[in-house]
Amino acid sequence: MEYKYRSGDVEKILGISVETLRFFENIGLIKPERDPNNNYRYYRHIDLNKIVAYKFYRGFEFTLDESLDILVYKNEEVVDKLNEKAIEIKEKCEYYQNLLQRLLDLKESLEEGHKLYDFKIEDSPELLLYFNQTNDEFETDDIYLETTRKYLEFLPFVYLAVHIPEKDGKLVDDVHYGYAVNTMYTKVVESLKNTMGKVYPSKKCIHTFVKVENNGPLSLASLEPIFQFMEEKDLILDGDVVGWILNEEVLPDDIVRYFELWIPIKEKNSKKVLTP
Amino acid sequence: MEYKYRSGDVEKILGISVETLRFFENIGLIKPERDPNNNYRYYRHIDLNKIVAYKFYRGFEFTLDESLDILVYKNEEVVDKLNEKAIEIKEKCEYYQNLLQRLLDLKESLEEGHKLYDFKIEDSPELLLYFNQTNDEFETDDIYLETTRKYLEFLPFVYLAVHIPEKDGKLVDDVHYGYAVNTMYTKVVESLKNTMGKVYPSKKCIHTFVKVENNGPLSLASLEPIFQFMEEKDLILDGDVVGWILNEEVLPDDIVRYFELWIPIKEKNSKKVLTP
DNA sequence: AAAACATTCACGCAGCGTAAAAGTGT
DNA sequence: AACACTTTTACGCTGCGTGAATGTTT
Repeated sequence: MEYKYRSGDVEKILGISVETLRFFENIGLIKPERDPNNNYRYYRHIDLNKIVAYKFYRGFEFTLDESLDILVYKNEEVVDKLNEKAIEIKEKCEYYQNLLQRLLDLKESLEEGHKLYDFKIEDSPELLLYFNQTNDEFETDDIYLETTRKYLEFLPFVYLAVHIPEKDGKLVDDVHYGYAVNTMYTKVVESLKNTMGKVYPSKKCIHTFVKVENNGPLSLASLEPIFQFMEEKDLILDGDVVGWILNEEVLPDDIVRYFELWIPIKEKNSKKVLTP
Repeated sequence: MEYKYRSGDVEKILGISVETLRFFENIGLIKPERDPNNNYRYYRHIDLNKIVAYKFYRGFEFTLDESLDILVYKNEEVVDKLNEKAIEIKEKCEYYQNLLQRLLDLKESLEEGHKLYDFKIEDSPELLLYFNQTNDEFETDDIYLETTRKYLEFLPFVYLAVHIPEKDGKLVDDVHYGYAVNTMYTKVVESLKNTMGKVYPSKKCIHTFVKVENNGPLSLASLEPIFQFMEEKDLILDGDVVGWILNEEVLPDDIVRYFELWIPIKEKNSKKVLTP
């Protein structure tokens, strides 16, 4: 005689709750007999092993339905399914590695951000940039709408970027907002290549952090200390300023914004821009 | 005058559906003004950017609530949250790498399984083994129940294992079932170390695949070709047979099971077991 | 008057978990 | 009679998406 288990037994043996057992019955994974007297369920050895087999495939992140299917597949079909899943998991691995890098990158910026107006001369990262806001107003042409959506798909790999154009060696008081991606995230950049965005090559820059208080916008006034530094060091502006918002602190009576900025520069006396 | 956007505008600009906008309002992310005449919502520039910021943090797989919190956190608090999340993501990376390995491992076995009764002499993997079923009946002592549950936590890293004990150079007709983990999955093994399971060291084995038809159990009869091979090659049994079920094919009129088996052997004439 | 908006409410998804109410066994 | 066990139904979770019914603007 084969030993029969009741729901409570199975719960104890496999750690599967009786409600989940009912659920598994509904989806057709198991079909326990019923005791005609009291309608109690009787599970058999093979039912328990079927549950374990189901959970085995679920463990590879197959869906419920896929897992049920696989339980009755032939060997070759199972191999096909595993091949598909291997590709998925590989992609997930890569994705999370990139995400980790992105996260650590952001973290570093936020930590560096403590040192406000601490000016470092560094090469800026190579960026893909796209702007869809000028003076707090969104562009609404179809081409912008479409592009914006494409960029937003790739959050958090895109930054909320700012852009201040340069003209005749001075910054224009017109701040653009939009999105930026470091081109190191090649997969993201690949997908965004054929959009309106443009690649901003790495440049010799002042790298700094700026804090804007009183819920104000980023303005040229906030950059005054940077201009002073440039004056002292005989540096002049050599292109558009780019950067991104790092964080907004919402305080009881104020909103404070932190920006990370890259200000391209060259030496005052250099007649030509030297390629580094 | 600040430009105001209606729900449809926001939907177009950000690709966020109006229903989702309502949802974001419910959870307190945004609080658009209402037009007193018709109750229409008016969203502002900052609302749109808040949504983007929210999605930015969601992109790191922070929960809804966490993301909302982070939006008003101070820099240092955000850094703390990012540190926590970095650990999580690192673990996920490792997990998926292991999962991929496990999956490819299983796939290889299934593919090899085509070659039934193709005998290879190989060193078996080092395994952590635990058995909770003898003759189709589960052990029900508390210690077994607890251990079983611990092992099942680690599906699909554990196999559904079989075990046939050896006695006086012959196999006992008593098949045990339970679970096995390759010790290469160190994290899993670490967690299972202090259980009833035992480490089975790598041994010189016949590595083969066995097909059992007619919905039958794995029995010594199914192993007959293996015994013949051993006879021919002057090999004798050198320990318990271990293995696992690879797949069950459910056919219209039959159930076919595939097993992967490791049969430890030594040469007939060797008086002593030589350490390899 | 038709089309294109806007509003609200209600229900859906996966994969179970949790709680409640009522019957059965010992 | 107490208590453990079983049964069922129904609703919860995340993070929105989908659809219907109704009202407003152009």
